[in-house]
Amino acid sequence: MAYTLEEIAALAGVSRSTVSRVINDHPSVRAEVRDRVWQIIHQVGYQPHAAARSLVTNRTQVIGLIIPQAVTTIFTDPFFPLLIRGIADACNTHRYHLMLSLFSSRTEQESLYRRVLKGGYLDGVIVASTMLDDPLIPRLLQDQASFVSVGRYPPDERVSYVDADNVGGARMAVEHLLRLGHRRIAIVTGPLGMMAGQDRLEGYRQALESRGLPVEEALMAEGDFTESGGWMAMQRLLSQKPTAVFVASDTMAIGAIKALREAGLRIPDDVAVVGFDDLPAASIVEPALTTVRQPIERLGATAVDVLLGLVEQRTEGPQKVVLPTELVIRASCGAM
Amino acid sequence: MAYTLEEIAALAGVSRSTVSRVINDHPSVRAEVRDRVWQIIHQVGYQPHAAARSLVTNRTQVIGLIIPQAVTTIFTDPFFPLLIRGIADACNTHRYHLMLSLFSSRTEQESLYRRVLKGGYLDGVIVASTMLDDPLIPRLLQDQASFVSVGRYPPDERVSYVDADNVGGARMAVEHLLRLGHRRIAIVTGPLGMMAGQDRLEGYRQALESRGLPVEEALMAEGDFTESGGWMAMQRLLSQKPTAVFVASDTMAIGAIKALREAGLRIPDDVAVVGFDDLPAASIVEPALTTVRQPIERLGATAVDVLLGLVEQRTEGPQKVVLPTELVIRASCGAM
DNA sequence: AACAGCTTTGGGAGCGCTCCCAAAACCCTG
DNA sequence: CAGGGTTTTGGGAGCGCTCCCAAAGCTGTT
Repeated sequence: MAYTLEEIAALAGVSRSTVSRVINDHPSVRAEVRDRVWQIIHQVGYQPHAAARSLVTNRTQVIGLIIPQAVTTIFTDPFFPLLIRGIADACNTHRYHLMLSLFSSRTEQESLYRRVLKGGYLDGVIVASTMLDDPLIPRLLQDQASFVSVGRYPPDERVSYVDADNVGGARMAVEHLLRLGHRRIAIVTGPLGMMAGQDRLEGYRQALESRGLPVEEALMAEGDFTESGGWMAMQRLLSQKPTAVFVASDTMAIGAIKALREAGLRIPDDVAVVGFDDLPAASIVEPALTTVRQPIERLGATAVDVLLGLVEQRTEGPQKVVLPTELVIRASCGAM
Repeated sequence: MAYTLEEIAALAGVSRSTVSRVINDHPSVRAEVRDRVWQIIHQVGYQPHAAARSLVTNRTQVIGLIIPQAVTTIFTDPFFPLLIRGIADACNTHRYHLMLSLFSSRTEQESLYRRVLKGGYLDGVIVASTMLDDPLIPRLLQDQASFVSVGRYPPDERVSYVDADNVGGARMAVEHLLRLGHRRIAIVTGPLGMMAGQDRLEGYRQALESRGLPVEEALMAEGDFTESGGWMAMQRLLSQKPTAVFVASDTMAIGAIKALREAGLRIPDDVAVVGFDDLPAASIVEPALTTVRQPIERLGATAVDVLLGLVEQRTEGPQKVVLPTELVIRASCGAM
């Protein structure tokens, strides 16, 4: 059985309260006493009981990462491991713990939500890439939970979020293709039910419009952020004979490249390709992928920072952070 | 502020104890009372306070997934997302929660270990793919924690584990190459500090030895389960002119294929390649990868089952589960 | 109507901690 | 060295729950 405060106190010849003060770094403890208590704590490997502490402080030092239903299907996208790593590292440095909830069905989502959120397990929540129609965010708002969305959420003003500059990144990508002389630029979008999908499409639009070029429906195909989704979307675009294609994620870009190759087209000679994400795979693939880098790990770390600011009431109100994206030029666009 | 038991009791016109009994499904409550209490619970959305409950039951309904230091570097390998998904799903069905700890440095590991394990946050722990010399497992043993290793751990009898049949799988893979007539079969191993690395090498050995073939050091190169590691290892093997190579993970196989291609070799015509894992990418890659399928998600789910058996004292002693692997024949071995 | 033997209910104690208040110990200053 | 102020310490109360024991409410029998 583990030690309790009272036992440590007895060993140190002081009271429970004094030991508590030592642990919580309360200043009014004589240095000599403090040292003696710490020594005993280390000696016996005492660690305060988290639940007992939570019960009175109403804080758990645990934050949740919720990845809803739809997304678990694309969980194999390296985006998530990187995001999780960013989040986990930040948690470690802030001495918080991370609870991971993957919702794989809507019913499950409901029961899990209740148990986790209402059970008082968490001090705050990070939600990753929800669909715009997911009931999760409205629910969190209603319950007045501390939370941050990874990915912006225009439907409601009050939502704090951290996001990459998807619009700007996409615009850079397409402007780059325009600069290279392309005029028939197709796009494989992400799921348009996700903000990142919409935003990257918006960037594409802006780039074309700023040059006074038409935005043709026929040059747009919706993907789902998976490789096979990219393949299928590209398949549909083939008949339009684009000279370049902007694919809204690297994973999809790899699928798109496959579709192009199968159609006997060379990259970048026949069709230039630009991706989005700058996943590790992007630089390894053949030809190396020109892509838009978004700082995925930093996105996660920033989400933690913002969340803890809210949780610990160091900051207030909706916090909205947009991290810059950056064009990484490699071989697939034909500029090298 | 959330409701408490006492408040629900007042609303239902019964005592705290009765509500507690209702929630915990204790039989001795009149049906009529039970229904009335449940109705109120649902109506107000009451959820018992997890910390308060833990404090008295000494159970948290939370299990930890610990992925130690070395491994975080290869966290982008789709193996982990799949494992995590299997674990998370199983947690959901068992109404447990999952706490994720990524240890990124040894110092961090120490402090985290103390806070998480000793703090009483967890009912049990799953450790994923530790290095054989990682101090984590000995430590868990010493602390008498309930835990399961994903990956077997021969150094200590007492460790419960869940693993895929790495030896058998690797042997099948190499036997397949032998059956196709290859005699100069190289191997790109995983890190030999990991059991999976050693076991897959052992399977390779067994296959060769059962045919009375020599096992040549020169045909072996150690990789690290990353793509670039596979590339480098293959690079080193090139001079040996193998006619086939067994690569101990699909991710490395992709790197190895790249190295072979860069050397002007065709796959499978000049060199046959067999991987291990059957990641989603294996079937998408060109040529599609012959590989050994291991049921990654099931590995995770089984780990949860075993762990909860131990935690809830339904089973005893070290549990050792080995799940079968299966050869998936595609194009890269030249058999199709 | 009284009682035994059951089912059902209520309330006290306590899990290990923090927080608060009051008591004890110490430190000046005159 | 008394007295006031400050620092340091101890112990009670209480967080929201479960568990236990005893009391209350039933049932059926004599």
